[in-house]
Amino acid sequence: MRVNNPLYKNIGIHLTSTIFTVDKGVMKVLLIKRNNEPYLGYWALPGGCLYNNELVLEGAKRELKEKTGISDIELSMFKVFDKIDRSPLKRMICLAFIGVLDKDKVKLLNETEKASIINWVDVKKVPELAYDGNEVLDSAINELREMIQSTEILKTLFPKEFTLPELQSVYESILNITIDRRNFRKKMITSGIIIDTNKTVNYNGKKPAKLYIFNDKCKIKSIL
Amino acid sequence: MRVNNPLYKNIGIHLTSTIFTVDKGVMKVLLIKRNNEPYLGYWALPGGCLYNNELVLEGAKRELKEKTGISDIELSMFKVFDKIDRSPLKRMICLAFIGVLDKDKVKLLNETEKASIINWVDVKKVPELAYDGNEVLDSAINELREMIQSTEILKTLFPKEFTLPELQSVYESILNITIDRRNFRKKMITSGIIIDTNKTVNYNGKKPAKLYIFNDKCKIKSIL
DNA sequence: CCAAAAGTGTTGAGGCTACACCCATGG
DNA sequence: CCATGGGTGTAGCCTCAACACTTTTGG
Repeated sequence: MRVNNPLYKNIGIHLTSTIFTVDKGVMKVLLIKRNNEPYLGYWALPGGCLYNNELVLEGAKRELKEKTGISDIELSMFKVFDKIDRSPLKRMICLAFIGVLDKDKVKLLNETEKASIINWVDVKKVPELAYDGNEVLDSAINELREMIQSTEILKTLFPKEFTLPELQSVYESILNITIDRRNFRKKMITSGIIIDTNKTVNYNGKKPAKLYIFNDKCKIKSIL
Repeated sequence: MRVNNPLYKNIGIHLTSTIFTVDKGVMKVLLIKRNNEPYLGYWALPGGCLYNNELVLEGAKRELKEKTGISDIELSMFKVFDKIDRSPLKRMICLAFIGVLDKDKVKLLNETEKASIINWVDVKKVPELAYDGNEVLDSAINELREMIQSTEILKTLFPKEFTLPELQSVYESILNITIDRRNFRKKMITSGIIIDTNKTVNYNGKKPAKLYIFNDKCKIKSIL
């Protein structure tokens, strides 16, 4: 960040995004490798500074797009990080956002001014991050676990058709639990949030699985 | 706020507190009447600007104390308000905090530089507030309803002994519902979050009520 | 025909709601 | 002695968790 950029004048607000996806049942987070000081060479959560003339949500989306190429994503703010010395340059207050997406539906940038490499990293294998990134990530994972109760983020991960085993594996990987197949199916169907499409798909060469879609008319508070 | 105060340099962060109490079963919020422009004469939520050298939580507590005299209160941030023009003076981003207290245990200031009158106001009778105060308050009431699920704020409202009818009336006024007396009692006792002190008290000249205290070893997620 | 994943129903336990009567007190 | 609010128990319902076998497919 160039401190003298007039758009940054009088602001020390940083916007950080933790973007999750589920890749073959494994929860992953989007990281970029820094090629600038400070923290040159460290992995970092994507983010940047708010402009005077934009809303924080707009700023978070703009930075995410500039740094990673991702657009059309729903972000929600979940926490503020305000340690006095969290950034070595000046007092910065960090607003942390969370988002989820289907990794097969986005195209990531190859090179940007700030980041040389962009990658999905297994949340259980995340290295030491730039700034207070690990602390932000830990909070985001907790937030994700709470968000999944509302089923809204599931609609994002599965914008179209999906099978119940797929859906179950997302629950299991986010919540780090195992769920009985029969009870899971029962809860999903009786709650009314999914609709049988009467189609099937064969992902793995075994018995085909039924395809479902989410029922948009139905917002459930707590499934599990 | 004096814009040239060096402590405010490069910051446009405003801290607003919504402080709730329950007064005879009625949920009330703490408001102050402004005696400065802008919004001279309007009721407002207490708050002020963050200093460069303090954490946001510290700043919120400092402002609350300066404006109302309240100290020793637990505040938690619940939302950010960032409309570009929400303050007429400059771009201000508002971090909104929520807190609860026992109104009989605090002494409010009579006069301050900023506020001529401080008062507890029935949340159902709140007038038009300064800035985007009404929007902040509405969000805070929703937040309060979610917070009460954790029972932690109840420990704040009842730091010492309390009767079950008192506790029930707080639930009923915050959630705006009525609860069966027997079932409420059963849930509270079997959940283990309250402890019978074997003392009684007579608040209303009728049958004396048993006194309970909260069990600090017990944190419950959802009671009702 | 066999391995691997998907689909299906029942039962028992515990928690929730609904509901009516007795008790202690002050006036 | 009566009006008022506080305290107590039970029965039915529903939800949830536990659990095993059959079906479909590709190789």
